Amino acid sequence: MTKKQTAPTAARTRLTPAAVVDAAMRLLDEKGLEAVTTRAVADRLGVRMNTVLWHIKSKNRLLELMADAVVGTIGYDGLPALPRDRARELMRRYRKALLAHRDGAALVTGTFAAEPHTLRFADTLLETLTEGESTAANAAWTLYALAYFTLGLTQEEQAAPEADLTRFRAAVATGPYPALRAAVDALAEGSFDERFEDGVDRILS
Amino acid sequence: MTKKQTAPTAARTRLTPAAVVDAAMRLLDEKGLEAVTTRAVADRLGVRMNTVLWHIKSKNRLLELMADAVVGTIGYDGLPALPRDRARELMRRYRKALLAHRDGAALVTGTFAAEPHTLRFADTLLETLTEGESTAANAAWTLYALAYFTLGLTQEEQAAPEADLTRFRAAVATGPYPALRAAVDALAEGSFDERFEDGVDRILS
DNA sequence: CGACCTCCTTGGTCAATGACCAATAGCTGG
DNA sequence: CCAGCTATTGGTCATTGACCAAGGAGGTCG
Repeated sequence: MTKKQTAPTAARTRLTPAAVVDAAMRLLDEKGLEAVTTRAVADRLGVRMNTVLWHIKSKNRLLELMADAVVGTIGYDGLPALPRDRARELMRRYRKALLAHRDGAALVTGTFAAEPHTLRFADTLLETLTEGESTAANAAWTLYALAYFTLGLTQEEQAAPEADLTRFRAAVATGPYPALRAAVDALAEGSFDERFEDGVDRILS
Repeated sequence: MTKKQTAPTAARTRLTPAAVVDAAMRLLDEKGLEAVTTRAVADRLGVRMNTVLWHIKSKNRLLELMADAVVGTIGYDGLPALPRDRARELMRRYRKALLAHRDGAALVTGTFAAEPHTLRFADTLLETLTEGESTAANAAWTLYALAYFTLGLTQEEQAAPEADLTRFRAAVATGPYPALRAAVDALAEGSFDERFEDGVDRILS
C-alpha cells in the first residue's frame, strides 16, 4: 500500500475504477447525463479514453457503477421502528439520493445495477416490507411499485421543464381536451414532495 | 387525390410521415427499439436516409410519433360507468397497447409525446379520475402515479430477462442479503398481470 | 405551351461516440 | 536484473444523427 488511491484532486498516480466513477459523477452534476461520455471523463482525468474504458469494461458498466454510487449515499441510521414508517423513510432517503445528483433518477432508471449498495438498499426495504405484508410475493410487488413510482416521479422532476411544458400547454390548447385543460396547472404544479408522499402512502396499502 | 398514401407494400409513390412511422413500427416489432435507426427505416422504405429525416424533422420526433401511434391503438368503447372501474379498465388497455409492440413501454417512457392520441388518453383518464378524487390536483397526481407504475412494470416485463436475471441471482448469492435471497423467486416470478392489478388497485386509493 | 415554384429526394460530408487491437511504459516479484 | 503482469497510449473502425447544396417531379399560372 504505497499509494493513496482515493486522491480527490489530480491523480498523477495509477487510476482506479473508483476514481473514474468519481470523475464521471462530477461530470454528471455539472453537465448532465448526456455529457457523460468516455472521452469527456478521460479528459477530466487527464488521460486517454482507452484508459477509462480499460478500468470499466464498457460504458454501460460505468453507468451501473455510477447508479450504485448514487444509492450508496443512503444512510441507514435512525430508521423508525414501525415497518410502515420505516418503509416510507427509506423511500424518502432513496428519493433524496436521486435528487442529490443531476439526472440522478434517469441514471438509476436506465441501469440494472446488481451492485452492493443497490442490493443493500433493496434488501433493507424488502425486509421492512415483508414485516408489513402478508406474503413475500406481496412485499416484492410493493417494492417494485415503490421503485417505479419514485423513479418516474423524480425523473419528471429532474427533467428540463421549459421546453416540454410550453409545448404541452400549446398542444392542449389546440384540441378538445377539456379535462386536461382544466387541470393543466395542477399537472404542471411543482409540488413533487407532496405528490411523492401521497403516492407512497397509497402504494403502502 | 390521385395517389393512395396508405400503400402497405412497396411505396413507389410519394412518402408521408405516416408511412415512415409505419415502417418504423414494423422495424420496432421485428428488431427492437435499438434497431430503429433512420438508416434502417430508410432501407425498409427503399429510400435514402435524408428522405426519412425530411418527413420527420429529427429522430426524437420519430420516436414521439411512434409512441403516439402505440397509444393510438387504445379503444374507448364499452368502458364501465363506475369511475374506479373505468380508470382500471383504461389502464388495462394502456398496458395492453404497450405490450402489443416490442419495447413498447421503453418507447413510450423515453418520449414526451404531446400528440393527439396520447393527449386524448390522458384527457379521458383524467376526466375519469376527477370524478373519483376530491380535487383536480389529486386526480392529476393519481394519473401520474398510474402512468409511472404501469410504464415501469411493463418496461421490466419487456426487458430481456435472461442476462440480467442470472446476474442478479449471482450477485444476491454473493453478499449478505437475507431478505432478497428469501424473495428472489418471488421477485423473478413473472406474474406481471397480477402485479399490475395489485398496483393499480392500491394507487386508486 | 412553357416558365416557374414548391415539394420531395438524393449525394456528399461532418462530428461524436463506443469499441477494439496492437504496442509500449511501469511497476513488481522472483 | 530480467520476466511478467498491469496500466496506458496510439491508431483505427463502424454506426449514428444531423446538415447543406443540388437535382428531379409535379402542379400552376401566365
